[in-house]
Parts: sequence; C-alpha cells; structure tokens
Amino acid sequence: MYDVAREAGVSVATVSRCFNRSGPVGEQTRRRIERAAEALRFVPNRAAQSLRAVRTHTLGVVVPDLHGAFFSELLRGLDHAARAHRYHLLVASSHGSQEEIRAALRSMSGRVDGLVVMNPDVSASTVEANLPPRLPVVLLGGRSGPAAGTLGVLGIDNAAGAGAMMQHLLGLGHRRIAHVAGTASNHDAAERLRAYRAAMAAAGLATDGLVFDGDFTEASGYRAGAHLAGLDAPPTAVFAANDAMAAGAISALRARGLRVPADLAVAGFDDIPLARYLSPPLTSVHVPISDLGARAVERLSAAVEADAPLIPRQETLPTTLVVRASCGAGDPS
Amino acid sequence: MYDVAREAGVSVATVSRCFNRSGPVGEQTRRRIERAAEALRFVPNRAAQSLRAVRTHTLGVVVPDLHGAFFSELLRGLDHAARAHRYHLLVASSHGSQEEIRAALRSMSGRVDGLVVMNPDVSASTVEANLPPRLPVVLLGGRSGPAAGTLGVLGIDNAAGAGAMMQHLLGLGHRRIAHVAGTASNHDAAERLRAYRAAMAAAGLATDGLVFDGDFTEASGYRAGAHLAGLDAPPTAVFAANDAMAAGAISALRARGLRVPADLAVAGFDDIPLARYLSPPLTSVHVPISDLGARAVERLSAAVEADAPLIPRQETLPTTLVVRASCGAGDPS
DNA sequence: ACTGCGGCTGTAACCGGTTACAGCCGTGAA
DNA sequence: TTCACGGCTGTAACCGGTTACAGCCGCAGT
Repeated sequence: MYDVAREAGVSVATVSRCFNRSGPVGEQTRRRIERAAEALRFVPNRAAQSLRAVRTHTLGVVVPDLHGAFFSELLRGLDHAARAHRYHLLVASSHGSQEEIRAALRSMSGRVDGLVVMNPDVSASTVEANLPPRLPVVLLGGRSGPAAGTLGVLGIDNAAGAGAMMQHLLGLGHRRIAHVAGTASNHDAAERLRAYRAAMAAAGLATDGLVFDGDFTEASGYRAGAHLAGLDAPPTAVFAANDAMAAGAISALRARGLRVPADLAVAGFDDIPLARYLSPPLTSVHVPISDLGARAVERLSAAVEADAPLIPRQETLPTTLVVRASCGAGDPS
Repeated sequence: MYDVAREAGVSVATVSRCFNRSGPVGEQTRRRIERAAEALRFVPNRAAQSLRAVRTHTLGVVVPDLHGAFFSELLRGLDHAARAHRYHLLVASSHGSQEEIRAALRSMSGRVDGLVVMNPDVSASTVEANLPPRLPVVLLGGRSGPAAGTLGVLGIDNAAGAGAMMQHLLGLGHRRIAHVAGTASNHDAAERLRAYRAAMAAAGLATDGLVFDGDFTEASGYRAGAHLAGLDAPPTAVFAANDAMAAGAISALRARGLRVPADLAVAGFDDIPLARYLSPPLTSVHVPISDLGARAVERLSAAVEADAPLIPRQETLPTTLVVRASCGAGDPS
C-alpha cells in the first residue's frame, strides 16, 4: 500500500480512504490512486484488515469428513447462507482424531468470527479449551444434552424420523425388518439404531441377527445387502441408517437376483438429492441438511452482528417421511 | 498475549518463545506461562501470525458451485492433500457470476499462500487482475490453452475419455446414440460434446435431434430421459456428460417402462463413487477427481515451499473407460 | 488584511503476534 | 576481585492495513 501511495504521490491514509470510501478524496487524487493501484496490482491484505478490525467476515467449519452427499449438501447450505450474510467459509476436516480437532480449532482463532463444529465425539469442553472465549460456536448434531456453556447446539430429530419410517414399514406388514447401522461412534447413528430397536420391541418383534454394522459408505451397505441376501430367512425389509448404504444394499440385492421392492423393501435416511433418482426411487427420511447449515449460519451471524455471546440454546429440526417406490408403497414413479 | 505475560510475570517475547519453542525458556517460567495461558484460555491469533510471518498455511479454493458428487470428491482430494502438507482450506463459491469471482478472489488476498480456481468461464487475466502478484495459482479444468502468465493449468482428458466411450458404444453395435450435454458455458461439457460429435461423424452417423441440453443435474438428466423415451424412433444408447444426469436418465426411462440396458444403454462420465452402486451399475469414464485436487495442492505447495513462482505448466490427467452393466456389456454385477 | 470554515490530506498509534538485539545475572577461571 | 561467557529474558521494531486527530489551503464574509 505504501508503494501505491508513493506512486500516486499521496499518503497511505488517503489510499485507504479511497478504497473504502470512508472519507472524502479529491476526484483527480482518486484517479491517480486507482491508476497506481492497477499498475502495481494492489489488492488489500485481508489478514491485516482482520487484525485491525477484529472482524474477519469469515466463519469456520469443522467437519469429521468431507466425503459423501451429506457433507456436500451441508456445505452447500452453509455456503448459501454464508453468501447471503456476506461471510466466507474456512473449512477444516478432522478425521475423527482428537488431536486433529484440537489443531483445527486452534488454527481458526483470529481467522473467523464464528464457528460451526460438527463432530459426534467431541465434548463441549474440548471445543471451549481450544478456542478464545467469547467466540460464537454452534455444535451440529452432537449429543443432544443441554447446550453447554456458551455453545449453541443444532440437531435433527433422528428418533422421530426413524420412528416414522418403522411405523411405515410395520404398517406395510413387514415383520422381519433389518437395520444397517451407521458408524458406531456416531451420535445420529446411535439414535437411529435406538429408535429402530424401540419400534421393533414395541411391536413385539425380535432383532436378533437383523442388525448389521455399517459405516455410512455405499460399500458397507453393499456388504450388508450381500449378507442379508444370503441368510436362510432373509428379512422382508431393510432400513439403512443413510441413503448411501441403502443404495449399496439395493445394488447387492439386485446382483443376487432379488427384486426391490417385490422381494425385499429398502429404506434409507437423509433423502439426499439422488434418492429420488435411484432405481427404484428410494423411500427415505427427509433431513433438512442444507437448512441445518443455513440455521447455523443464521445464529452465528446474529451473535456476531449483535456483538453478543451466542444464546446457548438447543434446537432440533424436524424430519419427514418421504415415501417412494423402494418399499412397495406410494407413487412408483 | 500481554495478559498472559502479565499474569505470568514475564514479557510477551518469553510467552511467544514458550509457545513456539523458538528459544530457551526456564523450566518454571514455562510452567507459570502455561498455567496463565490455560487460565485465560489464550489461543494465539492466526491473523496476527500470518501478518508477521507472511505465511498463512492456508490454500484458497474457488469453485463455481458446491453441489453434487463431483465437487464433494474434488474437495475431498484437496482436503486430503492439504492435510498431508499441513495446509488448511479456505473455500469460496462463485455462482458463475463474474462479480462474485472478483469478490472471492480479492477476499483471499493475504489469507492464503496459494489458490486453486475452478471456473470454466474465467479468463486468466481476471484472475491475475484481482490477486497480488507472485501468488501461486492453479486453474482447474479451464480452457486448455497454453498456461497463461504465472498460472498453472490442470485439466482432464475429456476428448480421450469421451472418445473411448463412443468407441465402446459403437463397438457394441449402437448407431443411434444420444448425448445429454452439460452446462453450455462449461468447458469440459463442450469438450465432451465435441468428442461425441466427432465420433459420430467419423462413423458416418447423423446427430440430428439426438443432443439434449442438460446442466449436470439429476433433474435435467431425468428430463432428457423422458424426452428420449417419447421419441418416435428412440436412440438405442444415451451418453450423458456426467453421472448425475445418467442416473436421472435411467430413472426416467424406467419410469416409462423401458429396460436398461436391454432396451436402451446408458453411459455417464466422472465415475462418481455411487456409479457402481446404481441399478444397473453405470458404465462411465473414470476421472481422477480427487487426484486432480491432490495434484493442484502438490504444485502449490511446491511453489510455496520453494518461495518461487509456480511453473506455468499445463497438465492433463488421463481418463479411463469403466465398463459396467448399464450398456449391456461387461460384468453385470 | 484577517477570521472562520469546510474540504482534503498527512502523521502516527494501534491491532497481536515474532524476533533481532541488547542486557542482566551467576559461575568459573585468572 | 575482575572478567569472559553462556543462559534467560526484556525492549522495541515490524508485518499492512485503519482511523483519530491535526494541519493545510482556498474562499467567502467583514
């Protein structure tokens, strides 16, 4: 900036005012400055601006992984809302490891005005210990305990969603319903599994041998499908903890000559955009993934604008059952 | 930091040395400092560190959109490589608009050590005009002209991939082959369309009425499938410019009672992870998406470490044909 | 000619770290 | 006792912007 000032024959203060329109600058002075800035390819250094302003216009995002449609959709929601509020996104992924989480959180300090942390197995105290006080943070989909300290918590209603799906399947007459569970340490996965077990128990049905441990990937869904197809008494329905595993399961079942839904109904969870385009279109539980991101940004943005600590409220977004052809009911389109 | 220094009864220099192990610090002094830092929840301000060090340990990523498996996969590749080189990622999306691109680029200045820009319709001069000189930049999948100025260019071999796919379809005996094109302004889409036309022309086949304008979304693929199924003389094969549109097309064809591949073969492009789990498993052109991201990070990282301008080389990554069941050939699993 | 005033512009402190350089202190040797 | 030396620690400049405050200049009014 000093170079631009020298080139234009003015002081740095004038250059700054010219760029931010934060003070009066003479017409021809402005032209000289703009010419100089262009010639020198001057672009203001945001780090310096952030340092001085104590505002970065950036929100941090820490997710366990970037793989799959779920995170893609979440990021899209975050991005969309961030753009609307004129924020940028700083993304870090912490492949589950506590150490990586610590590093990711610490790397955010001073670079962001607020933080979205999605991590099943991270405690509120870990987050707080590695961030400066007063930084607004929203925890996504963590344990639904009371929002601790100054953290906001945002989750989805896994129990209600999984419950609705189970009622749907039971209502269609299914009695042997299998469940392909998500990553064991994942909180959402645990809630979905619990709701499955509860619904089966309430209907007086056993779940022995009907729960398959998956990890949210298509490949694990495929393995589950292959396993179930080979059973002596295969289930008549499979409820997967997410859509990717449901797609994998369908693929495995078909490869073994089973028809979906005629021989076996399949249902998923998340309702990713592709779900309606699978063959057959997948019955799923719609999760407002991008709304989740949008809502997180709203809350952070509100806290930042007001320069007040975030209200440590817990919020749960509703889920809705989406019936398509893969369970044999509803519009077969 | 001054607070920590005061609390521990030392100077800021000692605190800094203690944290970075960049100088000798007495044993009990260190303990006092650590105790004070913990009590005050001190986390160093990265903006200040960046400003002083002129290194941010962050790479910027500008993509047109965050939607879909392609970007998800790209981000994963970038993230993985960035993590390996101990970099963080600053992500911005510029929904196509020139103005948003400008804003995104300018917001990166001083916050990143290097930049990955993926944008079909952005000229090298736009990029250069909105970034400080000497900032290493890799352009992804842009026009494959000679790498301009100081920009690196990284692309994939669309022509070879689409060509191989067309040879495969023609080899299976197909003569009426339709193409579902990607977003018109997209460079990759244009190259794939061109290769399709070239292959048809070389085989002496007409393409009248066989090209459908899509936009890379499942919905546009669905519309294309519905349209093609309703033709008086439907094609015997459909080559979609990406997998999402292929999935949409399959869904539409099945909804109208057509069998894939028996009545109509379908092929895609990108080979997203889900492709093998579609029903039927999708024949596609494998694009090393995550390698693309990894390679971009490698080149930027090399330039940053060497503190030398990036070598403005153009690099093209190969694509490979992946035959699955959706075209009636190959392993039907 | 002098004063008042308003429009531009310049000087310098500050944001929160890092680090070159200088200084302090205690110990061992002369 | 004096001096050299090495191990710690403190002072202050610097990174690149922003901005409070002061100063300059020209013009209108008296």
